[in-house]
Amino acid sequence: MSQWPTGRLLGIASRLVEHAWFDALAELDLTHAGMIVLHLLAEAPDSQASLASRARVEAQTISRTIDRLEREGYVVRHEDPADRRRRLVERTPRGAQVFERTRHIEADLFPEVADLPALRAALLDIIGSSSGDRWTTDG
Amino acid sequence: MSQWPTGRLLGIASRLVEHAWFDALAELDLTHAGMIVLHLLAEAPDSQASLASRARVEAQTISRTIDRLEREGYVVRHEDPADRRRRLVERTPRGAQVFERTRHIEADLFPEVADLPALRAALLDIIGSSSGDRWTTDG
DNA sequence: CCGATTTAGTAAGCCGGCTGATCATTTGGC
DNA sequence: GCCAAATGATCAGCCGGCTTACTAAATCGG
Repeated sequence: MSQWPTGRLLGIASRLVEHAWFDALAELDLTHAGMIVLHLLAEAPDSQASLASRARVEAQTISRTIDRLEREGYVVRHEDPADRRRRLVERTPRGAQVFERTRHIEADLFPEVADLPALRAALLDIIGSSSGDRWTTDG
Repeated sequence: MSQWPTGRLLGIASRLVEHAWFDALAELDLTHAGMIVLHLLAEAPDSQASLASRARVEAQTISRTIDRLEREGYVVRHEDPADRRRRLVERTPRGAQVFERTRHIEADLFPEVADLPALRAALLDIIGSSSGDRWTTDG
């Protein structure tokens, strides 16, 4: 496997890491995608299009993720009076509370690697050079 | 985003990279998952359970991937006379041919990173330490 | 002002992960 | 030899990516 293409290793590593969190998040009635959205809403409410862009995901994907967060009572959608196309998404107190309880998960359950800064730098390289066109607004 | 947890960067980078291949693979009526299976079958036919283990994926996932490869005529399943529970999967000539045409894709379309060896080493670290219990057979 | 274009959100449908359950077959203990 | 346990494959159903296609609302050009 050490001969495999880098992209393939990337995909496998990503799945394995996410899998390691699954149980801990499920106890909070939360998924990884939901946690990301709760994080993005920490500072202020935001529109779905902006959330999608910031999470590097298509709008349709965010839509369903927010459906589930809303079902669990972790966020609410309300219309933006200034632009009636928009629906502003906001964390509920329960959402803020459950997010606080996830803070340790990603950091504590991430496996040890020899050179973490180099890994992060490489990932940011990849994200930077692959985001062109699609999420030019940046985040 | 440079402050985000490493696992989240890993997931985003993985999706962006895979997305970059999508069009090229679609022209060959192939997906990333299918390409991996065709690769694993390069040396010899194999059972589905073994393929799943080698790809670090559950057996149910491989089952559907092979369904699609079979539908495209890239592999065939036939029963193992030695163990009638097993179904040996084998590449067809067309499957071998299309796989050859994918050889360049992963390498050519992978973005440039500052320290590729460090990235690969870190990914292998993660895969090694996260595979415990689930795919102990190794590969 | 009004029609064309853009933007925000959603629906439908596909693929690829996953869990839990089921069925057939093989293996192993007694 | 036989019954229990393990194994190989699949089905059903969920979640989260994606594309394509649609509606409603805002914006822009003439």
